[in-house]
Amino acid sequence: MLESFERIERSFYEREPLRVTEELLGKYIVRETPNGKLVGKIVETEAYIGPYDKGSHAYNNKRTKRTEIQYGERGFAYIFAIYGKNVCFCVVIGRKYVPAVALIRAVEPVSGIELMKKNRETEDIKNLTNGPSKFCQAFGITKNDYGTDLCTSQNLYLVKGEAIKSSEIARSKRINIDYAEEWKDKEWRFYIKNNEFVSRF
DNA sequence: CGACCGATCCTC
DNA sequence: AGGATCGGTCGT
Repeated sequence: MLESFERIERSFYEREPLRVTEELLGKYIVRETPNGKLVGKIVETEAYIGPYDKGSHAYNNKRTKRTEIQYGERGFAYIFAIYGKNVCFCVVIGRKYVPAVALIRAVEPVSGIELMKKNRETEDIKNLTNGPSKFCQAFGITKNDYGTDLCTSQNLYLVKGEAIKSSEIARSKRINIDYAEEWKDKEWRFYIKNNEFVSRF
C-alpha cells in the first residue's frame, strides 16, 4: 500500500500556502511509537496566514513563545494547546519571518488502528481521527512534538500519497473562528468529498 | 498573580 | 445545546 513511502521534501512546503494546504490532502502522516507505527491519510486541512488573517494566532505578526516556530523555516510542526486537554497539529508553510500554517483537521486511519483505539479509548473507527484534536490523541501527538522537523524526524513525518483530483476536493469556510471578523468567511478549508473521516459534512 | 478565553470534545 | 478544563497571554 505504501510501497513508495517517500518522505515529502521541504520544497513541497516552499510554495504558495493555499496550494500547499490543498495538496496536503491525500498525503500520509506517519507516527513511530515504541508500540508500533501509526499511519493516516490527510483528508481535511485549513490554512492560517498570520500577517493579515484575524483567525491566526500570529495575526499582525504576533510573536510569542507559542508562535515562534511559525517564523522559521517551512516543514516544521506547530502544535498548540486548546480547551484544556486538547492539542492541534499544524505544518509551517510560510516563508521565513512570514507566519503561516496548515492545520491538519482530520485523517483517515490507515494502519495502527488498534493502537489508535487504545489511545482514544473507543472502538468506534469513525470516531478515532475525525477532528483536529481527536487525530492528535489517536496519534499520541503532544506539545513535546512542537518544533519537530517533519523533513528529518524519525518519529513524526509526512510521506507522499495519491494525488487527489480537483473534482474530488471541496472547499469551505474554516471552522470555529467566528471571532475572525471579515476573515472568517475566507474559504481556506479543504477536504476530500464524501470522505467519512472529515470532521463535519 | 489573577483573569479571560479558545483553530475542541463529550455528554446530555 | 451546554459544560469541562487548563495553558497561553496579557494586564495589573
